[in-house]
Amino acid sequence: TLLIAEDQRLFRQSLRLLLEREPDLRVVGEATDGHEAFDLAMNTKPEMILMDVDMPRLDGVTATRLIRGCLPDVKVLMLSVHDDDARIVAAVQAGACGYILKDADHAEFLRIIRATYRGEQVHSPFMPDGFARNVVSALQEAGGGAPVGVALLTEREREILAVAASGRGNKDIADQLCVSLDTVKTHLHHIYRKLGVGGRVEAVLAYLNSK
Amino acid sequence: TLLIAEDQRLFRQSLRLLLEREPDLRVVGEATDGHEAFDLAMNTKPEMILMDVDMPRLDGVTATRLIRGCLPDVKVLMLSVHDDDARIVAAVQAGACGYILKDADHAEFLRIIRATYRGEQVHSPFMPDGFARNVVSALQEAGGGAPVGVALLTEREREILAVAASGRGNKDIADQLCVSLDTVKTHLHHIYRKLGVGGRVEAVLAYLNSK
DNA sequence: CACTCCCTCACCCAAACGGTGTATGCAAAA
DNA sequence: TTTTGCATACACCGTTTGGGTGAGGGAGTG
Repeated sequence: TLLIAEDQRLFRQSLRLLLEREPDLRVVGEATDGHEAFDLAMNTKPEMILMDVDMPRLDGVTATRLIRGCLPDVKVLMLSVHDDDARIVAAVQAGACGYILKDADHAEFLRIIRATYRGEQVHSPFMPDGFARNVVSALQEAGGGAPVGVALLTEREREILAVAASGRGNKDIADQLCVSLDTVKTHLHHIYRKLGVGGRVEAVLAYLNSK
Repeated sequence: TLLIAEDQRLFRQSLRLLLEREPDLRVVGEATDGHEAFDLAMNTKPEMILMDVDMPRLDGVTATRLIRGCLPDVKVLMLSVHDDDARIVAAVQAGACGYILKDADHAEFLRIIRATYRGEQVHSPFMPDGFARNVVSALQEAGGGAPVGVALLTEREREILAVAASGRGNKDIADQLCVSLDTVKTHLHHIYRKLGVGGRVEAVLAYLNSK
């Protein structure tokens, strides 16, 4: 039994259609925001919830946290168009079992739902690069600590970020680590994505915050 | 009686010539680095020391701190080409009585030396804008705390920096504080100068450090 | 072997940033 | 009153970052 929490009506309804074509799946409710999702979850006690991260009134991550607090056995699969790892991290910390990008293939989508139901830990293969491959495992081994994000970075990326956090510019970083300027930019590019931040200062802030 | 501590030979010697033309001034020694300055100060016990901030082995600020620790009555005037306030702050905290930029006029230079000797608290008028006008006073009223620099900023500048320190870009800052983008840039420019930092990240670091 | 991850580098383009100069209005201090 | 400091704003210019894309090589793994 499934509960769908998604604010975009068209997407929500087509999702329901897709799921109801499958004999082994049954949609027991639709919510349009986090509060509704919480209420419906309490009433219908579904086995699994498909939860959008971006919803009005109450976002999916927070709703997941609330729901999991009351119904520890419910499996939550996050849905999002975003591919930044910070959201994934937050979702997993909030108790989500998996994460699916909205542009996933139908078949893949159903596969993940069933795999998650069986208790397998899966993720959407539509992640950029190799992001989020180890996110879930990395996260739960890191415990539920607040320091989100930086743990996802590779050695090299942390190195880059550390130098950046000392105030140096890209050119300085490149010189100090003996790589090209472009390489530094690429690493920083990855760092921003992984941390889900908008720029250098935010990344530095996240880094300092996690130390 | 004066002691000169300055690593550039030419400048040091011409300085001595300039000083010795004045009947009321007497140069009792020349040091080329901080260590030498300390040793010479101990031996000659001058009434005043002209101390360059940039010197090999031991910088002028540190040397000043050491010397003032042993000879509390000696007056130290810092010499520097730099016009960033952070250095001035550090110098004053280390016990300097004043600060003169190296491109000061001869007459002004002598005037400051004599005024400092009389115990007046003066500063080089060759400061950029109005910087460092209140530095000395602001500093000693702020005590000898480590949090250097941010205390020099105006209300508005601290406001700007605070927003910048949250990771926002200049455009965001402008919107939030309801001023133009250029104004934000101007403020940031002043902030960098006052803090003696090279850029945004460093400024944010200094800000966070002072909180 | 095929696949993934990581590091590396490159090129392009747009946006943001940093530095400098200039100017106005205002309030406080000399 | 003249000067000084502050906040504001605008312009010009060059440099730096950011974002996107592609691509190659080495290490590890199923």
